[in-house]
Amino acid sequence: MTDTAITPNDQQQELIDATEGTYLVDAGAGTGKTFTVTRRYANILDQDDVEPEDLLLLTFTNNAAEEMKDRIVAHCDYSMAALRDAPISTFHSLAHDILLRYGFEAPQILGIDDRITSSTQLLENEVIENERFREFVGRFVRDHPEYEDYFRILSDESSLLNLIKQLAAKGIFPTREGWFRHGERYLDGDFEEFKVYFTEANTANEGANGPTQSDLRDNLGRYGRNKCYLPEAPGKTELRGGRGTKQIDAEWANRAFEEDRSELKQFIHDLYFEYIEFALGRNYLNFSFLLLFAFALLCEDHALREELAFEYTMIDEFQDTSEIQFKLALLLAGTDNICVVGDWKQSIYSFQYASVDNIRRFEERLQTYKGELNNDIERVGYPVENVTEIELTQNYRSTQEILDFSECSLTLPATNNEDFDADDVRESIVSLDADSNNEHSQIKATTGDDEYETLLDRVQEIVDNPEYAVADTDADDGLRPPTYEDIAILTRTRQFGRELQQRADEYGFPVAYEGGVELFSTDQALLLLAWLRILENDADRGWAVVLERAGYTLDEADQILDTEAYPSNMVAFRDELADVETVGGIARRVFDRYGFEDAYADTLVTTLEGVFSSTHINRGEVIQFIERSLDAGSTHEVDDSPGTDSITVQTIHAAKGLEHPIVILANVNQHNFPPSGGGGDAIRYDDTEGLRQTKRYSTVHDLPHVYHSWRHDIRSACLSREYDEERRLMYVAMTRAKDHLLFSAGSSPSALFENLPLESEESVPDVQPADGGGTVQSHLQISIPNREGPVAQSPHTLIDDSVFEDVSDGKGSEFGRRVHEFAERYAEGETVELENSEAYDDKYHVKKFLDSLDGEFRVEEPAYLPLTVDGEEVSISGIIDLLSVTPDNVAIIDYKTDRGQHAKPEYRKQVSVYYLVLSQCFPDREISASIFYTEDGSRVSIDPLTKEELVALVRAEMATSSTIPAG
DNA sequence: GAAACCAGTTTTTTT
DNA sequence: AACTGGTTTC
Repeated sequence: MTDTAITPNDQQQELIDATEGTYLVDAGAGTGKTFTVTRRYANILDQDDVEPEDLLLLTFTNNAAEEMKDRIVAHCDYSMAALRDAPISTFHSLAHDILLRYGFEAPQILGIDDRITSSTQLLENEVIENERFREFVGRFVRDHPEYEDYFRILSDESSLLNLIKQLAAKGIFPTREGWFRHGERYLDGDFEEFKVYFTEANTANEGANGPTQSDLRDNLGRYGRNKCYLPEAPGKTELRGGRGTKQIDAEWANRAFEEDRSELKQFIHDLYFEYIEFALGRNYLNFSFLLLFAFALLCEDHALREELAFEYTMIDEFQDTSEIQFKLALLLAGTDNICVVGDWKQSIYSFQYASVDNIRRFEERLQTYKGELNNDIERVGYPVENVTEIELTQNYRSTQEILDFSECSLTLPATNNEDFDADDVRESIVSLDADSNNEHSQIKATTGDDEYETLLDRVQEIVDNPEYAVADTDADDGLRPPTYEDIAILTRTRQFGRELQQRADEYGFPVAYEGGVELFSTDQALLLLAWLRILENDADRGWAVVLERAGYTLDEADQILDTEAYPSNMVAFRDELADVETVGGIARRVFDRYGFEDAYADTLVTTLEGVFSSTHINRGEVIQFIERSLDAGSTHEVDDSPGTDSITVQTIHAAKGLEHPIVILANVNQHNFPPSGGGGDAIRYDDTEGLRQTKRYSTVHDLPHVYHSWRHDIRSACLSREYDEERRLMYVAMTRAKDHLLFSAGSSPSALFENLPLESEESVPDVQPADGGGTVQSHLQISIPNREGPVAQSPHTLIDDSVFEDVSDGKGSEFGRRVHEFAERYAEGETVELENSEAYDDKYHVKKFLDSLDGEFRVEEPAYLPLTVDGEEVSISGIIDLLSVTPDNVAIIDYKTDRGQHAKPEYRKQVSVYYLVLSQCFPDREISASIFYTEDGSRVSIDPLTKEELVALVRAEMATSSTIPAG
């Protein structure tokens, strides 16, 4: 959005002008929040006595901070250079800056003598931190045998690290002697609050014939099932009463809540405190500790707090802030000129410790936190009683139809038996008004047994369809038919999106998966891992992968592993790798060898170089890191935008802040949205319950055993799971849509889907392969990386398409695809139906031909050929239809469904590429290449071009193309 | 109809 | 660990 020419609306102007005082801004989706915030900033800055350093602007991401700066510079008298050091940053970078400038002694506040230094590292990688934490725990257990039993009840010690981070995010820290300020109070929980939940759950329900049992008694029907409690535990009947009882005795609220937790608290205290010491000893901090120390420092260093005190404080995306960030902001603010901007309806980061009550109960928390911070001396000197609320309700993104419909997501029951009060929520929703008067929105819901196909079918229906016209100011009537690019498919889970992408690829639909990618499960990473294992003498696991990749069959690979007679070119490569000193170097060489010149390979190299920056490399550590990352499914942003007209697939989380003309919210299925399962580990913290353990190790009855906590089982029966955030996720997804909004589910839709105020249609998909998928006939792509910056991929066909225009008449790509698909399935040994099938003659020829071959079949093998053309690294890739592999020979076969053979010179280029690739993979076998014409069943041998001849062709191609970036 | 029981499912990601 | 949906028992 460019904002130079835009005039603020009245609400925006009110906020821009309201520079003095405390403001809570409810800025709904698409209401021009960033625009207004930056204008307000510029407006404050334009006052005579205000300098950039008086004005604090906090954001959630570095990107947001950068964007803010850019837009501010465009609107005030300051240059980018002048604002370079202005406090426009994330909470974390601000905390980092403060610690580096003033905080070397901050650990002293907790009673730790170690210092933060300018060389203290910020440990960003979670996998590495988990590794360090594991190491720490090993040491901790040795030093504290008295806590041994706690580790017996945990399935995974890294859950303790998450607990530590959760406590830190609330401002609960240990000191050498105890807990920082009133942290310990939080650990005890809140019995009064618990009692409310207990009573609520224990109220008898209304039945048709009088009262029925309370939800609590119902939930406790499973009490003790498959559980083993300590002998002190009450029996099921004692707890629930006999048959016909409607409620359980109120006394159980006390008995379930009250237990001696002093040892548990001591354990967590020692673990937490010593981990902070360990981290400082190893000279690192994590993101949580950054905020922890900055907060502690500002609490206790009164002079510093007064020195920093900002005249104006603004916080963007306030719904994403954690409790400690709120408290930190109160200490940073020097006056009550505080402005928080956000939208509680879009708070979807609770798993990252965001607390939605920061914004929903802003005034209440403001006063509570001020009271806490001022309980011994005055730290917050300004009044917090006068908060003005401003609402931005003018929406510049969606139609009114979509805006109105979106609100229903916040009031949908998320499971079939959830009872939540939708009226409460409904009251607090600030409705949005569409800026446009368009009323063209389609809002529909579809189910289908194969949801992937249903979705593709939908996409096919939408593209170019005037019924799904999207707004376009350049079009005559303001609308134009949609293209792939206009469509975004949003999903709750990453897995669904990835599988959808695969299915879409099979049908030739252009799809771009955006957002984090599981980098370490890519082919690139697995091959790198294999070579590292080979270097580390973990030979079998490494060689197996490498040999398979090179095309050896399982039997051949086994043979090679047994005899250790590895192919000589591979051994030579291994020896070459052994001398490389850095991970980055090894990775680059491996990727070069396989012709990986893509964004994944680049990101892998950068990630590994970032993590293992030290010059001398410990390959074992790298292997372990890759294995753990693979295990943890850790994701990385990969800049792999194909830049072509393609459908966007992303998670709802990744879509936050973005907009799309047409949004399809997919995978609204049971177990997926909302996701079921996954309540934390055996030691956990919760605001109501405080610090608890759900299990206990004991040796009563002389039998060592992990017992379940009967108290926990009663408590969890009172506290039902919250689904508010799932509803908000749905809201976020829906408000991304500008023109049309569709929902999709599979065979078992979730309650969120079923409760939508829409009639859903059942779809019987009939998906046709899309054109331009490039899976038929000519498959070659040349990609040319740009030397500057990330790899720019420009697909070009090496084959002159005009040759085919007058050849494939009447038959077309659909015909070719059918025959190719038949050939693939038959070669893979599937049973295929030939009688009465379309393209009978061609299929018959293929079948007969395949029957005549005696090698082992490999179908649809990808081939990559790296070339150097005039110093430029270029790779040509394609898919080989069929390889027939015998111990001595490899035959390349490419099916062609053309009528006539006059395109043969063009095909020669294609199979030559395959020939050269396979010559490298199978140096010891004879390679032959041929084209199989399915029309008449003839096999034509091809005399391949040499590498030099291919290079010349590519050079010519590059010269005639204007879109290839200049080297 | 209410209650009890059984079997099959199963996450999000930035600093 | 929690939720769905189907079946059995009283």
